[in-house]
Amino acid sequence: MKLATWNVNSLNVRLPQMLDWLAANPVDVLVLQETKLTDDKFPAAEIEAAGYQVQWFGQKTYNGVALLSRSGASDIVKNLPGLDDPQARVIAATVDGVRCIGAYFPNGQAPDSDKFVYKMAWLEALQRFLAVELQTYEKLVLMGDFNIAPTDADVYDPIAWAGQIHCTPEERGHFQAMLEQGMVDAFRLFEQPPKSWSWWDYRNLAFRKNQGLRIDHILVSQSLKGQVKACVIDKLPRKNERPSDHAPVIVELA
DNA sequence: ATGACTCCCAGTGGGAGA
Repeated sequence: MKLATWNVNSLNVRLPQMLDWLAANPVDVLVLQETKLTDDKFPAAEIEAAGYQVQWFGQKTYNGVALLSRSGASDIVKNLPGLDDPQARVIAATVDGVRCIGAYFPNGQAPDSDKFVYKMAWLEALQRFLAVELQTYEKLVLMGDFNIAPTDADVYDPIAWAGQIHCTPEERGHFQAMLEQGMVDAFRLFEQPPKSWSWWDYRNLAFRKNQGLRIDHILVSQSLKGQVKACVIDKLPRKNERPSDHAPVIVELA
């Protein structure tokens, strides 16, 4: 079973690229972030024509998530229970006995901003949700755009980024807390190329210079850890014309 | 470097992203 996550930065713009990518990478589950589409404008027919079932939850201009699956998806949850959130950031479903949570974590903008306060509250609500989900579903995958670089090894210039958004001790503490809840960073189960990133700024030729961050992640629950066969970042779509600024991350389960 | 690029909604500019 293969699962993937991709922040497409507007599904309206990236739909053809996403369909091309799925044709070349026929994963069983794909979660999307930053669809930026209201639910009435979601391109469900095109996705279904490609052989996928799809659940979606969006809004205008910002955020928006979706979950595509080859098999049927059940027990759909949209957004975090207990958090009165006007922003569409979470979609969860059970597919082939695996609980899949797709999430677009808040950016946070700057550590001294109101958006950072929101990010912290959102992260606390996510961990409460995760704890409940783990009690119900032993096989669980949490994947998406975390907007957290977990360690300095996930940052192209750790000195410049020290204490900056995505790299603050508070954000990294929340990431560690999820590991302490029993989740495992699938990417780090394997030896990886040095300077592996999942996001590169559009500006300043960052992709060409490989100046990026690893902020898109796939965490698996402890009982799935032994089944993880591979986890890779696919940089190829970042080389497209009009690419998303993020690359997909893929995990393979036995 | 108060920047750079891209997307969106706007409406001939500005916010947000990361």
